[in-house]
Amino acid sequence: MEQPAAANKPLYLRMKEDLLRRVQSGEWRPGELIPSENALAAEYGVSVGTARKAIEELADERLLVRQRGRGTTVAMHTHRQEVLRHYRLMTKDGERVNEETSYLDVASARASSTEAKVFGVNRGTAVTRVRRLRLYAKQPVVLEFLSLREDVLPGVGALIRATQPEVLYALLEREYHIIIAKVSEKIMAVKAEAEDTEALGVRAGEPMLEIERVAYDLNGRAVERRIMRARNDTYYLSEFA
Amino acid sequence: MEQPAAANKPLYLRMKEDLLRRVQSGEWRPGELIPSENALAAEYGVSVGTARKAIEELADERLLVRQRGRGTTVAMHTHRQEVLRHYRLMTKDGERVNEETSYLDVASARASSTEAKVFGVNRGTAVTRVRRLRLYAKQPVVLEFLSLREDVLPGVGALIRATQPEVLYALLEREYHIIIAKVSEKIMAVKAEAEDTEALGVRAGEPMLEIERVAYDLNGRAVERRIMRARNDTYYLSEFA
DNA sequence: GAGTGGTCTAGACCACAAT
DNA sequence: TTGTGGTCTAGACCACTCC
Repeated sequence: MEQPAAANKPLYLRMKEDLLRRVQSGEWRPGELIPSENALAAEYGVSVGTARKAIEELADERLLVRQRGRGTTVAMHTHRQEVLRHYRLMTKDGERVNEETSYLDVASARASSTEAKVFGVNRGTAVTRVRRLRLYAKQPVVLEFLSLREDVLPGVGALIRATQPEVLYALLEREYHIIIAKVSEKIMAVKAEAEDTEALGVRAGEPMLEIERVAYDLNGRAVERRIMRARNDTYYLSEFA
Repeated sequence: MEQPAAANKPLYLRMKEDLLRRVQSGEWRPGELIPSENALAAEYGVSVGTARKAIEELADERLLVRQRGRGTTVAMHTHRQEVLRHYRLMTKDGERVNEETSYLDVASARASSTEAKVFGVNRGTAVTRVRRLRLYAKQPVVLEFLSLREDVLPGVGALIRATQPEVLYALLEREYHIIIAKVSEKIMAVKAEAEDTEALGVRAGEPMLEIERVAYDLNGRAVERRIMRARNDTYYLSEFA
C-alpha cells in the first residue's frame, strides 16, 4: 500500500548508501577495518545475506576490500593496482610511465574560466597549480599541469611542496579524507610548443598526446584537473569488455 | 552431493564456466532466452541461490541480460549501449562520432608480419582488409583500416561488401556466432599523411589521433585488428572508477 | 581457538511481463 | 493467472588469518 515516505528502495541499497556515507564522513578511513558482516547485519537489523550484498557491491566498486579470515577494509589508493589502473600512459616497450616524478613548481592562483567551469565554482576562486615531470629511464616523458581546488583542499600547495608525493591521490586520502572515485580523461593530438621542447626535448610542431583529466571524489565533486602532455613515443592504453 | 574429483572450484564457478561454454558453442544465441534460474538449478543439481550467482556474474560481465518477469537472454551487440561503449571518439561538442559509415574498399590479402603477430598466426595467412570512413554531420572524420582473420571468418569480405554494416560486431554475431568480449586500444599522436589529406581533408603534417584496436572473442582469440585515424578536432573519451 | 569472509542450501514473498 | 527474476531470511559448513 502507500509507503509513508522513507525510500521504497531495497534494504541492501539503503544499507549500501549508509555504508558509503560512513566512509565519506571519515568514520572509517582508508586502510581501516570496518565491522564484520555479522556486526553490521545486527546493527542494521537485517540478515547476514542482505548485509553481505550491500558490502559486496561496494567491494565490486573497489571502495572496500574483503579478505577472508581478516575482515573488510576501506580501499587505499596507494595499493599498487589502484595506481596502475589510473596511469595508462605506456612507453613503446609496453612499460607504464610511472617511475619517477620531478616537481617543477607549485603556486597559488585564481581559477581561470576553464577551471571554474570544470570545478563548478566562480571564476577567481583560489586554486593551486603544479607543474611536474614524469620520468622513465631517467628521461622526462610527460609534462603535467595540475590544478587543485583550495576551497576543498586548503593548504595543499604547501603539502605538495613539502612532500613531493609520487601518488597525489594517496596524499588527498591521508590528509583530507578525500577518496577519488571517478576519473574522466579526454585524449587529443596536439602540436608540441616551446614549453614542451624545453621540458621534454621534443621538436616544436611534432605531434604529442594531450590528456585532460578531471578527478571526482565520492560525492561526484570535481576536485582536481590535470593536463598531461606526453612525448609521442608513448601511447595511451585503454582496455575494456 | 559429493563430487568425485573434478575441479575443486566452487560449484557456482564451474556452472558459470559451463554456461559460458554453452553460449560460445552457439547453443544459446544472442537475443535468445536461456532457461530460467529454477530450470538451470535443477539441471545442474544445485540450489537456486547458487545458480543465481553463476548467472549474475555473467550478467555483470554483460554477456547475459536479466529481465524480471521475462527471463534471461544472451546479450546482443546491437543494443545501443553496447555500441556506444565501444565507440569512444567524440567531436569537440561531445557527440559520439557514430553517425554514418562509408565503405571505400574491401580486399583479400596475406597477413603482414604485424597482423600475423597480433592474430597469432603465420605470416601470409589470409586476411580481409577493409578501408572505410566514419562521418559526422556529413563530413568525414575518421579513416579506418580493418583487418579480419579469414581462417576464423570465411567469406567475411563478401558479406561486408554486400551489407556494408554499420556495426561490424553485430554482423560477426549474426553470421559467425562470434561474440566480441574484449577490446584493447592503443592511442597515439601521429602526423597526417597523404592518405589522410585525401580522405579527411586534413593538412599534411598536422597532428592526428591514431588508435590501434584489437578485438577478442569469448575465447580470448584475436579476431579483428583496426587502425583508426581521426581528425584532431575529435578526442578520445576514457572514463573509469 | 575465535572470528572472519566464502560457499551453499531451502525456503518465503514481491514486482513485473506475458498471455 | 503463470512464471520470471529481485529481495530477504536463517541457517550450515568451510578456508583462512590472527593470536
